Amino acid sequence: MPSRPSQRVTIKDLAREMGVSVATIARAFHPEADIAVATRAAVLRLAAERGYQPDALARSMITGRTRIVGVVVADLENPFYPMVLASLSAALQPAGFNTMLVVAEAGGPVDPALRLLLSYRPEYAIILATNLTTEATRTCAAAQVPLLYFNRAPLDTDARAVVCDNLGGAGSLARHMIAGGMRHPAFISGRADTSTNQERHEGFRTACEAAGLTVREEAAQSFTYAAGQQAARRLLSSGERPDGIMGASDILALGAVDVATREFGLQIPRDLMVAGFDDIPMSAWPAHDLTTVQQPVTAMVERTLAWIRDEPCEGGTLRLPARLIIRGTTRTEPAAERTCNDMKEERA
Amino acid sequence: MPSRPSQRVTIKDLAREMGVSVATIARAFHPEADIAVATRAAVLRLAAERGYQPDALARSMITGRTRIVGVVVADLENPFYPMVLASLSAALQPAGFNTMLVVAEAGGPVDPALRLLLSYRPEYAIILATNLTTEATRTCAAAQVPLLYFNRAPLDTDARAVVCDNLGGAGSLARHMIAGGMRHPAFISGRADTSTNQERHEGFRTACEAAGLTVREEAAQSFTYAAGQQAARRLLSSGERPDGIMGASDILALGAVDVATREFGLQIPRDLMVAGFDDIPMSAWPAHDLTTVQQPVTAMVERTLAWIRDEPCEGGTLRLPARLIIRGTTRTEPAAERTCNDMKEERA
DNA sequence: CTGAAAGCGCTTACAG
DNA sequence: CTGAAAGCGCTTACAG
Repeated sequence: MPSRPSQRVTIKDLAREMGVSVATIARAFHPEADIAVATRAAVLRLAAERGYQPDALARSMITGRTRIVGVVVADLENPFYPMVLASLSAALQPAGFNTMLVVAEAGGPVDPALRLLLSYRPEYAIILATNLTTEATRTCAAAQVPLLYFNRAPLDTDARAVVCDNLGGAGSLARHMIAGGMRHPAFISGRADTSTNQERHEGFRTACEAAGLTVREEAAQSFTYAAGQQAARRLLSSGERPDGIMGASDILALGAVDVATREFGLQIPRDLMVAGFDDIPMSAWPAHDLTTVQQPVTAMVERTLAWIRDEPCEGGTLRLPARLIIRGTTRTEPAAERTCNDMKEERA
Repeated sequence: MPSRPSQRVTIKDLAREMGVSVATIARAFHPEADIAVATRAAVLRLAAERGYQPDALARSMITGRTRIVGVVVADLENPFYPMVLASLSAALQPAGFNTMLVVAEAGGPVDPALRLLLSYRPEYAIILATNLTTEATRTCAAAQVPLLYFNRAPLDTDARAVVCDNLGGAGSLARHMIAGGMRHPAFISGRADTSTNQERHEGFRTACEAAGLTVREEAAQSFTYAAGQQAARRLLSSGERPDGIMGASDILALGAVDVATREFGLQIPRDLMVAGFDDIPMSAWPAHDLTTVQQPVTAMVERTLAWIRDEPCEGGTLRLPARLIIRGTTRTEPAAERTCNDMKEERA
């Protein structure tokens, strides 16, 4: 066994050791290259032995293909994003792409991070985030990196985006809650400058107004559990209490449920219905059992990969259907018609 | 306004346009380089105008510094990891590093992903994960990339690692539960091949045995909510029920609480105490209010950055203290001495 | 099937 | 303070 070299082994080292040109070594690593079967085998054998692996950076410089997909994520605190990140990254890898991740502060400036990211020449950029100005679109355009917004409908119509039908989803949720007897709807907003918030709010409000109901809005300011709690506190301690609350996202709704039951002693869904949007894993936990609108994450990730594969497709926003998931925090029929023994027994 | 070039602008383009050498352009971007103040200003102005930015790949090839930190994460489903990832990435960025993320399947092979990652020549690799063989250590050593295990004590003692005091943390948790009256302890294991699981189990068991108690172990097989539920089902439907359960992680404990209260009608902490480890955000939610052992994530991330800064420090495992967080799922004193009105009122 | 050579976009001694 | 030149580790026409 030879002594381990102190420097990383390069293509030259291998060429020298085998007495062939560097071109031959390079060819062994390209399936489509013209090279003798035996030569390739010998090269690969020695490469494995020496721990040689072509340098992706050097390769990228020539081919112009870095196989890097840059992902900007702004809010890892909201469990929806880790979920998407895991799914996205898992789909990217078999397609031969690596994920370069930049974490931006929620609501903070994304551009410095984006620029740093772009200096690595990602082949594509995906923005997995909340509020972003059109600055990002321009920055990527200048760097000639195709950009996709995920879960955000950008203001610029020529940008590409994959989102779910927030409007329709929130609308069907509203109708479900109205059928359950909601008379005084309220909506807890997260960040007001996000398209998800705006669309969900509008979908909810439009459906409520169609039924003659006025929606009260309470601004939570951020998509966090604590913000949902605070918004619910304000909502429930005011004069006329809502009897149905939609959170702009699950994490807000979960905070609201908590305050309603624990601090205001309300029975859910009897005294108050609560629902969210996203369908994060916690919403399905029996302890929460939150009615929500499910984002079709798998389909959204699939579309993202399709976009990467057939880049030439034109811009625009792709909107996938969302699905209403009815769980225990909303009623199917008005509470007045129910009897008391609907209450869950806590004892075995 | 000049027409936008169809190709990305390079150092040559700028040099040609300004009538200077490429070296001059390059110098403008290096604070320590010898260059006239006026020249630098002019270069930077034109660069901004043309959207020029030095190519990080080309730069990396020469300097040998890619400013990339490769992170392998194996279990984004467990909320502990997104939390760490956000914290780590946020700390890395101001230090001038970008995060290259590889998501490996929990329990799956990590080596192919790691190799791909290494081809980008990260300056450091961080493994944020559960079960990894010493293969990763060898792979990184061959590529000459310093590797750090985060939240995992590697088998090879010469590898570097930052972990928390799982043993001590689990021990103090056990003593707290014993003081609360636990007589029949049980431990829900996640993946048995992880150091976190092994150390927490051992810490819990040792402390229990010191008090003359035998710990029953139930294998959940994975660190997920569903696995925690299933383990609790087996644990509680057997002949002699435990009166205290520690989950190897919060996510397991949360699943166990759920089954205990909802399916077995147990009152927590009166009939059964449950606790976890990690202190993920959900554990602090009032709906869960889970007693747990907090990992010092901030301190762990700080130590990781210190390691990156002063690389020459030798290997070994750095073990940071963990903190017991007592919440509502455990008792401070035995249940027998309590009265019935300790039960929480659910009405206002 | 293989090699010599140019070149990707930069950085960095070395002169001047 | 600036430029010419070598070179980082590869890939890829172009010959042969």
